[in-house]
Formats: sequence, C-alpha cells, structure tokens
Amino acid sequence: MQARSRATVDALVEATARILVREGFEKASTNRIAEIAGVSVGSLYQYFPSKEALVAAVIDRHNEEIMGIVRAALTEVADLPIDKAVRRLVTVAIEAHRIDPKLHRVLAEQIPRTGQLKDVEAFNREVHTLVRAYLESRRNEMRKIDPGLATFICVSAIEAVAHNTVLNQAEMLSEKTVRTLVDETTRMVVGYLR
Amino acid sequence: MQARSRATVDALVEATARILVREGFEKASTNRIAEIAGVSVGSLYQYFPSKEALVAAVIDRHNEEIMGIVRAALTEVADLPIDKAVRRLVTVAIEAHRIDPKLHRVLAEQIPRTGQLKDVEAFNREVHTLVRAYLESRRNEMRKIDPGLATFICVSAIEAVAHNTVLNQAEMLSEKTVRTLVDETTRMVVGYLR
DNA sequence: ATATAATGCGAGCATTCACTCGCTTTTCCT
DNA sequence: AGGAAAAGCGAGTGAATGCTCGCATTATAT
Repeated sequence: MQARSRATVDALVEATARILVREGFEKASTNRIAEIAGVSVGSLYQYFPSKEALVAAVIDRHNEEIMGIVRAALTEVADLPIDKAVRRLVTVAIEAHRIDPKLHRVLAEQIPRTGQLKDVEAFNREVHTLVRAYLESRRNEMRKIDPGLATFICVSAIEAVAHNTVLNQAEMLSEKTVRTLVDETTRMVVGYLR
Repeated sequence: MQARSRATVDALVEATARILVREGFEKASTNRIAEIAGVSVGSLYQYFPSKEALVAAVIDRHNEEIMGIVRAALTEVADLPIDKAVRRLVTVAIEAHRIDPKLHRVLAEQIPRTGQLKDVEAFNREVHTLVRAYLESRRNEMRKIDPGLATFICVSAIEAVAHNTVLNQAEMLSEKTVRTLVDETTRMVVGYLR
C-alpha cells in the first residue's frame, strides 16, 4: 500500500532530522535512525539505497522549504523598486534561515559534503539566476554595473549576514534586533547598487 | 633529542594536510596518515592523543597563517582613512583565503565541527575585536552607527565575498577579476560606513 | 661500555556501522 | 477464504578504523 510506505519514508526522514539536530551527525547511524523512526533497518534500505541518500533527503527537504520562500519573495517583489525589494529580500533571507536554525547549523557544520554538493550548488545557482533577472529588469534604477558581479556580491553579503546572525545568536533574536539588522543590511546593499 | 621528535610531529601534520587535500577527510585514517608521514601509528599516538587533535593541529596551523596576515594588515592600516583601509582589508581577505584554497575548501566543507570549534570561534572573535577597534578610532569619518553592528555586517560581507570567490572560482582568478572584485566590495563597505 | 631514557614500531584488539537476506506480517484482490 | 504482492523485520556479516601495548631501536649520560 502507498499510504503505509509513505508514512515509513516520512518517519525515516523525520527521524534523521531529529537525530541530526539532537545528537549530531556522528550519532546518526542507520540503525539508530531506524530505531527512532520506529522502523527496521531493513525497511530503511528498502527506501533509501544508502545513508547518504537519507541525509540528502533531509537536506533536500530543508532546501526546498527555503527555496519555496525565496522564490515566492522574488516573484512578489518583481514590480517593486530596488529599495523596497532589497528590504524584503533581506527580511526573507533571515526568515528562511530561521526556519529550523538547529538543523541549519548541523547541515552547515557537520555534514560531510559528498555527492549532494551538486544539489546545494543547484539551489545556489537558482537564487543567483533569479536575483540577477530582477536586477537586470531594474537596470534603470542602478548605476552602470556588471549584473553578474553585482548579483554575486549582493547575494554573498545578504546570505552571510543572515547565516551568521542565525548561527551566532541562535534562537535569541529580538524583533528589534532583527529590524535593525535588516535596516542596516538593506542600506548597505541599496547604497551599493545605485 | 628534540629535533627528531619535532620532525616527526611536523611530518604528521604535513601528511594530514596532504591527505586532506588530495583524498579528502574520509580517506584520512590515522593508519594512512602515519604511513604517508613515514611514521608508525604508535608514534602518531605518542604526539597526538586522538585523530581529532591531529586535524585540529592542521586547522590551527592554517588559521594561524591567515591570522598572521590579517593582524599585520590591521596594524599597518591603523592610521589610514576608511576608504584606503577597507580596500587594503578586502584585498588581504582574498589573499588570505587564497593561501591554500584546496585546504581551505576541505576544512570548510568536510571537517565535522567538533571540539576545535572553540578555536575557530576564537579567531573570529579576534578579527571582530580588531576591526571594531579600528572603526571606533575612525568614528569621525563615519555616520552615527553602532560599532558592534557595523563590524558584524562589514566582516560578514567581506568574509563572504572572499570565501565564495575562492571556493567558486578555485584557482582560476585573473588579476583583473580580483581587482574588480576588490573595487566593488570596497565601494559597498565604504559606502555603507559613511 | 653500560645503563637509562627517549623515540619509534606495527600487529592486533575492540568497536562501530553500513548494509544484506531469509523470513513474517499486512494489505489487496477475486 | 485463499493466495499473491507489498511492506516490514532484525539478527547477522564483513569491512573499516581508532587506538593500545609490548617490544625494538636510537640517543644521551656516566
């Protein structure tokens, strides 16, 4: 039956994420994952050909969540002037990183980059492409500047601020702090673009 | 008989770095490291209590190299106005990341962050402190702004540009590209600060 | 030359862990 | 009900690997 197996798959992915967050990558053995999922190792290998594939599924789920938000934001921002748009994007970047900070941290710090590096790169490229398209459509509001370069610098800067904010300050982030941070980052990026 | 043992220690650290770069973290077993170093596993454990400690030594050596450059730059820049200083710092950041890009990549991507995370944080804090001190000494050239916040944003942005540049473009970086990148990043940061 | 200490050796132990396979249970269909 | 197919089970396997320990070699001191 399908419902049953989908539940098993979900339980496995969920359990993997939980263990990664609660006990770190090292403790995440396939046996343990199966145990936490309430499933046998045999079933695990019925659905995932390797441990790597399982971890990749977790990464994908998380990235897909983030990309959903980012894509939506970039669509809804398409008609806004640069200052409004950048502000929104900075806000969204921080929000996206805050979805599941602990998981984000583990994925960023503890997962050995192997095969699925390709996937992460794909997400990166997508963000790049989308941002670049937006910037090109707003060329008239900007100074003369190579769009690829501008995209690279802006995305790097915004991503870094969001990333470091979430990693360093963990969960303790007041609304006010976030607002100030958004203000400042927006100011930097907008000032740079025009 | 210190010379002999120092040579052994050096050989071990060097071999570890080589294996990390050439074959990745997974292939870096203690047995293999000892073999490449031309030393026995027993000797390895005479000088390093664990594999982790060995990897930590490699990380430390690399970080120390980078910090040496950064510290020097920040000292020699102390009397320069903001625009000159920032330009120098951006340049140095990229240079520092280019010291050993392959090792840098492995350290950034493949090493599970365990204990020695503390060390990395210490380096981070030092950079922060130094930059902040500089900014505070130049307050008069800047708009009214919280120094801690400004430091956080500037360091994040510069670091991210340098990091991504080196990671994405590997070794293929023309002088011209670097100069443009430095120009643009400098422009962004300086524009932001004043 | 002899004794003592420092350094080095590497086979092997103990453990962990990804993964397999033969079997059982559950679900579906007629 | 009966049987086939789908899903699940978990003890067991084999390989990898971090690390130990008893012994061998080399340096220093007397």
